[in-house]
Amino acid sequence: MYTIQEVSQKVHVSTYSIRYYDDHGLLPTVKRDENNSRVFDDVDIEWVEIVTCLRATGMPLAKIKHYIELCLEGDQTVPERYRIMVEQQRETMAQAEKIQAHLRLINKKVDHYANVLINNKPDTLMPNKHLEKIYTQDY
Amino acid sequence: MYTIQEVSQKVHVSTYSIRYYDDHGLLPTVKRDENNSRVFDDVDIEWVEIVTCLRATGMPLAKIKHYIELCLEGDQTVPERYRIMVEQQRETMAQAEKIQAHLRLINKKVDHYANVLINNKPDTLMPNKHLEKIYTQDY
DNA sequence: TATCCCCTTCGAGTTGTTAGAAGGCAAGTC
DNA sequence: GACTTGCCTTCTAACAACTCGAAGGGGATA
Repeated sequence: MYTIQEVSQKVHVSTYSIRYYDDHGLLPTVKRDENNSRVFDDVDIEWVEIVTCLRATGMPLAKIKHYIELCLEGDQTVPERYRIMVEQQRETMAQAEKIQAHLRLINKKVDHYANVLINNKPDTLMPNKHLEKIYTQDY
Repeated sequence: MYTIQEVSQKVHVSTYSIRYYDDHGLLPTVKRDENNSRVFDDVDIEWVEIVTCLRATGMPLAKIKHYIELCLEGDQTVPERYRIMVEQQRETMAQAEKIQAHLRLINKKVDHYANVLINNKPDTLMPNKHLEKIYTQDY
């Protein structure tokens, strides 16, 4: 049994967000004690982790809610749940690739600035090197 | 020379966002034609790409704006620009790792549902298997 | 009893994006 | 010339997902 604060520290999600998720029906099994305070058990923490995982990989809350409702409905919704997760898997892999592409550009910038700082020899690492007339200053 | 729409298709950013960036000083070299329409060249497109890259890796617009202003100020700001980019590099690598962790959970769910669908034998792939009394249905 | 501390709800603010309305300008067509 | 089409503009509003602060309550401890 955990308080909202303990859950917050455990899963690295703010208490604000956890309350927001609960208020919007994304944590279907959270209980209350005699003072109306939220009481979480390990299953609730797993729900928070699932919501966090899906949110962090770009699923909107409305769709997460739909998925959770399917989970509560029973085995006959497994085919749709499977489709949702496969789609999320595909999109998450695409995201990972995009991040890698962004990281390559950032790496270039870091290398460029490092060069400027070390040898004080600004080399244009910008992609369109033929536009050098325009690149009068390093970015 | 490109219209806002052409830029939008080229860099896969909505015209709404491009206007928003321009209105907030994140595209410092966009020009206007005689009808007050925005005119973009290749340098402007690179600015859009930089903004997109930094946004997609989690940098808030205010910080991106600060970075762009540093770029416009000249060589003496290279040390700070370097620091900013190194920090962004570190955070982006952390993001990539988080995505991979999320992807592992999603993969588990996909495998689980696939198993249920193929052999109709629901195996609990949930982490806390000892809580099986609580897991009366597969998630 | 007073002071903490954590909890609650409610309403408002923030960020970044998306959308729609209302209108200007230019090119083409009847 | 009038009309339509199409792209552009600005402005305002809506939206998602938080984030925060105010106002208040319950319980433990000094």
